[in-house]
Amino acid sequence: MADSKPHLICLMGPTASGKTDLAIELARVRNCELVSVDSALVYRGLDIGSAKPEYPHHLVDIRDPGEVYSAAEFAADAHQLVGEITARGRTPLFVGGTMLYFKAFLEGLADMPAADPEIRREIEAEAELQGWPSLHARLAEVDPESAARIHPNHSQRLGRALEVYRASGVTMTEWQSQQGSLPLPAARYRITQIAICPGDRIELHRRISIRFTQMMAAGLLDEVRELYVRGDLHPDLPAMRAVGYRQMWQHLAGEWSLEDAVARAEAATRQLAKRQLTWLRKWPDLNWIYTHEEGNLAAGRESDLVGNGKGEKPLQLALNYLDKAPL
RNA sequence: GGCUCGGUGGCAGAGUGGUCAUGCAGCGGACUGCAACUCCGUGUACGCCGGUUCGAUUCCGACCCGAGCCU
Repeated sequence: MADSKPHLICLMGPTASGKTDLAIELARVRNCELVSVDSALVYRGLDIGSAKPEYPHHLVDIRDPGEVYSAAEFAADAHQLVGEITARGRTPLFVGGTMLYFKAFLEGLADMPAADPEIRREIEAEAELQGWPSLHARLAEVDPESAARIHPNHSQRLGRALEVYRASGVTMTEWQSQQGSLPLPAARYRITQIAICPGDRIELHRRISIRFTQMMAAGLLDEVRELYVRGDLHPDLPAMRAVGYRQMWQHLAGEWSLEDAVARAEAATRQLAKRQLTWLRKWPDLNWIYTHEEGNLAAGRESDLVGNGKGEKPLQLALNYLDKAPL
């Protein structure tokens, strides 16, 4: 009975791990449609720095950089897409590194009020005057459980908890105790989750560095300059906070030399990868592909990747995981 | 050769006779509508040798190294 469910594949991994190439290979042999799980790929005009793939993916280029996308929108979009893709007789393959999006989709989200720019502005203005710890104290009065979970300095999560309460009169804790309205994918699909990552941190860092150098050579600075000169964008937008874009923006704004901006961008990428790995380490039901490179290191070609110490190609390892009995 | 200034953790950079700089990076972690975000945690560092002292990264002396100046 479990076997009669349509297959749904999730492919995760830190940035620069070779996810996209593996996903494309899998799509070709397994009749998949790719769904991007990436908070930067959604934005038009973020191409070089987001390593936007040539191969078609859903949920790519669906927003202007001046707009905001969110985990909740992703969960809803993803939900709709799986239905459409399986109806076409194809297999949805979710690939990306935005772990909150994966979580929102796979585990569901409570039906809390959406972000409210008005309330958000209010809260930020108050924080400006009184400091976040003072808002934390106020949250503790209405929603002590959330307050206990959230550090007084954690502006974003604190702001969100207050926003939810002000918008609905119901605490975040109460909302979270209720099941969301979208059915969980696990109820309808046979899910295989695969993670791909270099087995060695040094190698991951080297891949990151090589890739960023390639992005610069491909004209990342010009790409960011085009966004910079538009005039309607600003550095607090999610799109402009993306790794690489933020640092190049700051260079264009005269804050850093190009050399410093590049160094900081690479560091930010390493930090991103580290945070992604923190999610992955505790992620349930993951099938791991640990890669290492053979041959031409400088080229950083995915085709040279082999995995799990047995000299097998990531594609073969992934296919093994897809074909084995469900967990 | 002489004089001056300086040698602090991977880097930058304060400081002090006796629990602590700090920032960045790195590492670990958290994270239910901005998540490529945001936040938390994490280092017996004081060039070397000897002296003074109850105690020296801090004071004294020699030496080594670097920068500058002088003959």
